[in-house]
Amino acid sequence: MNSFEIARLAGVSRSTVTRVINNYGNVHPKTKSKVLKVMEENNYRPNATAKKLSSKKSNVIGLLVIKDMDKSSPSFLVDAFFGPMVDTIIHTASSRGYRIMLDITEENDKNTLNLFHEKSIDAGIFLSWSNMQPKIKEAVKLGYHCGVIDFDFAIDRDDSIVIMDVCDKKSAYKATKYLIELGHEHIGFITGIKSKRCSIERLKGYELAHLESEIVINESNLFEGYFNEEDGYAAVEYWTELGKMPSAIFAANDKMAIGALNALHKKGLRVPEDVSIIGYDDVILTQYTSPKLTTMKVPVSEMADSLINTLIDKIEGREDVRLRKTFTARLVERESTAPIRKIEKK
Amino acid sequence: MNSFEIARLAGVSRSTVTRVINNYGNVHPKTKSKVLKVMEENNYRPNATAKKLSSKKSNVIGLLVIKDMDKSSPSFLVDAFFGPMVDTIIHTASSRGYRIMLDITEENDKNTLNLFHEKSIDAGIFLSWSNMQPKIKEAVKLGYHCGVIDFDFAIDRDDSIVIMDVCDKKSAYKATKYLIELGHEHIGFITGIKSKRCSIERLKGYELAHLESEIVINESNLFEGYFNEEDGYAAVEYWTELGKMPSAIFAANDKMAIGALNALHKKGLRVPEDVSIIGYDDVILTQYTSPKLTTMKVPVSEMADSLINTLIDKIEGREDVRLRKTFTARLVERESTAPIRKIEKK
DNA sequence: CTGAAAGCGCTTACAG
DNA sequence: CTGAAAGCGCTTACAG
Repeated sequence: MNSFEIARLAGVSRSTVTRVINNYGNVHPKTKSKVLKVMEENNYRPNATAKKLSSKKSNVIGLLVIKDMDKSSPSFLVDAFFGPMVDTIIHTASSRGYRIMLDITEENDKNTLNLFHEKSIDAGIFLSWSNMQPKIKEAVKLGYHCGVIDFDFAIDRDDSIVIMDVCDKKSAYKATKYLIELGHEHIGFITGIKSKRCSIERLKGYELAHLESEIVINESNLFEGYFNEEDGYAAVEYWTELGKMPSAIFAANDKMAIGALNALHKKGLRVPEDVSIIGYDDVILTQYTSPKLTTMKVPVSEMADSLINTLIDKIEGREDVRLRKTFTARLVERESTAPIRKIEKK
Repeated sequence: MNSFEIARLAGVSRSTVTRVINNYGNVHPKTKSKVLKVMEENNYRPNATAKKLSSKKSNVIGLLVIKDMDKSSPSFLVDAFFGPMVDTIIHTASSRGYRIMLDITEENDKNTLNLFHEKSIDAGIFLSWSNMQPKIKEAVKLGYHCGVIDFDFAIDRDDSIVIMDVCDKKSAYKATKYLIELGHEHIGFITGIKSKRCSIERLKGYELAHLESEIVINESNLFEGYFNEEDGYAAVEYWTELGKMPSAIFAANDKMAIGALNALHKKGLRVPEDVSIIGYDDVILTQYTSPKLTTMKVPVSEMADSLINTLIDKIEGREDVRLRKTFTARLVERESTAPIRKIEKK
């Protein structure tokens, strides 16, 4: 059963059937209802592939996931960001009549842009922890709109690229400021990998909050981490040996905060009575530690929602869209932070 | 740039270009290399949509996720099963040259089979906690192969349906047997929702292990749960009030085991010294509780891998494929279980 | 408001 | 081993 058959049965031309299918409007009501009836009776559904070929529009958006070579974990979806992000993207896309086609490739894989070359999609979203700028530019050159969550690379502005990013500096500033307002002046900071822009920005935010409150940062308050649980553990051991345990610790991500929490427990220090801890990300686990971890929540779902919506606006030719939006992490106050103890002040 | 252009530039017919593209073999080596060269020079890539339309084969498999109406959570990917499952499916499909098209609908949504009706996919995999049997049958009637992970519904055998399931009875039997071998005779069981087949099966496994070891089950050892953390907590309170705390607890899922663990901590009972606990599922969280939770791991990735591979075999016309495979959960021994204390035996 | 014709970019028999 | 023709099932101008 195809549009030709429907046309024949309804006594009209294929053009008219097309008009009815796509609700073009310029069809006589009687003709329209007749065609509709015939389609209904024959349980007819237009062939999406044929439609795509002739109309040059697929209503499919590619989700290009680039596997991280570093991580042995095969499971990108279990990632604190990718899972909720993909989830939101699919939901929102679906509500706007778009389907998602998933493609997984590795960094520097020459097949990354296959979906574009084959013309299987209308636009693409890149999900990756590595720098996708070159690939994105290539896709844009091919004539496509692209979307990306820019966690770390300061991607160039371009009229075809929709970008959502997080202001790490401001977010880290908020976290540090919060601790300072609780009365802490001796705040340990477990940094992220130093080569990453996000780590540098977070450090800047930490510094800014101190500067603003005119608190001098002791060099020994800084401990370089690599985003792993062990690093948080090591930081606490470092401060213990040094005999300079901070009254509050800010970790550049939740995993390290959890590591620090465990180390503190082991040393017999209570959280938050003896030491406050704040993390960054708002991983699910933070709700299951004891005490529950106070952290900075990165609004991944909002970012993903905004990304896909803006991208679709762009595809559909809307002109008044903001191509770039910057988000700030939000403080989620749980149980691991408290005002500095008065006894200490005495 | 299309196949016609390539044909012209290479001085051959479009048929020959098609033969080269698809590696049909019956092409003169010289002709082939010439065509290949022209394609290369022009950075030509066949249009996937056109190919699909003429060949009736898309190399796209639909992943039909059916949202659970019960759960308020928008995030199906964060689910302990769906995340790793989708992940594995995409990876394996990709390695075999298939793409995944994602579609999310709700239960009883009349659009669930759209991807089939539109002929956008070659086959479909259903991911759902509700009974998809009717929808699957409909898709089969439309001429498609389908795949499904059957956690609970005992889906009928059919030559077009690939089914992977878990033997809950055997898995629960293994868990219970393990506790019995540790010397426990007074084993509490927190059941799942009683209307679910998987809950009934798990109860049967629990009973079977007792029967085999000739241990009589005290009726008060059973506590009806609904798969939530609170239920595990309530179970422990129930046994406390009754004054009949089991020496070991088997919870029908990890969430309830965690609830029980928390309740035990609150009551001042030590795990595993006073009470052993074993869960079911192997959720990530089980590795972060203290003590770490012993549990029964459902091999989701293996199941998903087997599912997609078998489905593709079927699509490609292989005849010697096993359409149904049954898996058993595997014991993951961590820290929450121990032999019964000798003092208690005195 | 409606229709006839051409086209989207491939593949599939068929013939040689 | 190769080519000419027809076809997949739609949509897009164009003409009326």
